Amino acid sequence: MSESNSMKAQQAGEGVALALDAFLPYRAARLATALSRALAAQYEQRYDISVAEWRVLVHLTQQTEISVRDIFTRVDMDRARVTRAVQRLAARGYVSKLVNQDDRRLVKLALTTSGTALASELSALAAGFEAEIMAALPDGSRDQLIAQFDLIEAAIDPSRPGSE
Amino acid sequence: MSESNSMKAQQAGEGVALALDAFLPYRAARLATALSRALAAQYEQRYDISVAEWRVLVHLTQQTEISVRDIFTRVDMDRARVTRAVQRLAARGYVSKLVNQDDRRLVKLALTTSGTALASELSALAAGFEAEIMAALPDGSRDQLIAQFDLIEAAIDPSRPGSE
DNA sequence: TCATATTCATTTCAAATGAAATGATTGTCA
DNA sequence: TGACAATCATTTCATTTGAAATGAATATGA
Repeated sequence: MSESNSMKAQQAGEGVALALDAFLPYRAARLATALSRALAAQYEQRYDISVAEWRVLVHLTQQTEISVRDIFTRVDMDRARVTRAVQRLAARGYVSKLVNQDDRRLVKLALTTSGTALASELSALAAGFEAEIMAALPDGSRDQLIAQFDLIEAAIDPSRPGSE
Repeated sequence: MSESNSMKAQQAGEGVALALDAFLPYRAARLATALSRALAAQYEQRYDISVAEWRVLVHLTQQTEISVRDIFTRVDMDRARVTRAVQRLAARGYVSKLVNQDDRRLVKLALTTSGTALASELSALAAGFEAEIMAALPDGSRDQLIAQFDLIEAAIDPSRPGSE
């Protein structure tokens, strides 16, 4: 910390220096991992559930009798990751996996009774976590943030506009 | 799509159903990967640079003569990932790696001439990308978003308040 | 001064990841 | 009808990841 680094720093500068701390893609990544880590810390050991499994569970809370594809297209995970999460959840009796008789390529997923119970606990935990975090921000911040996220995502990939 | 799934859906409901599309940790994760993917698509093949390498490069644009630790504490990557990114950058002549003589445990990183040039190109590319995305939002949205991210991060981890 | 603890960068190793291959099923169209 | 393409879930395999181990250097404190 006692070196003559002023020259080098200057040389690197050149007027381009991107301010990483104010660069949205970087900050979004940092925010996402911070949120994910903090939330996962609340359920990972307590319920032995991974982030991927958590997402599948919560998604099945909203729509059941659904295929692997239905999940990974909406939930931002690739096919393999969803398949694996479902396997672990099924092995532990939280999710049932049947063949869709209308189209036997598809799988028909649903929460079991214990899966429903677990998902309820996790949802409550998650809602509480979010509420606690957002208490530090002005009212309405969350909806405002989500609305801005929608706009940004639409600007990135115009082929995936709203939610449907 | 012709099954009697109304009952099951009802059973799963139970009033808890967390709205994933309005759940901040999930949306932050989705936004982050969308931004990261879209940006990476602009430089990954063209410059053969990974996300981790990109972060190290940009960070060195801001401060040079710096250690591995300086980077991973500020840039939200673990030690191993930074070490590997630096190795690849050094192997390709973008970054120089010397032993800090004041404390020989530390490494002293700096951009080389070609590294500075590359970082400049990448910074310009990144700034352009961000500007293009944010054009879809009202003026001042980016700074507002960053300010909110700061608040959320502070609420998550009070021991890591502002930038320093 | 010497023993012990701490800090750093790197490496090791097991687990997670995801692109592509696979096998099974359904759709298409001549 | 039958050949070929498309779609689905899963598996394979090479790469990436990160927690813990390692080895080197410095700090601490008796």
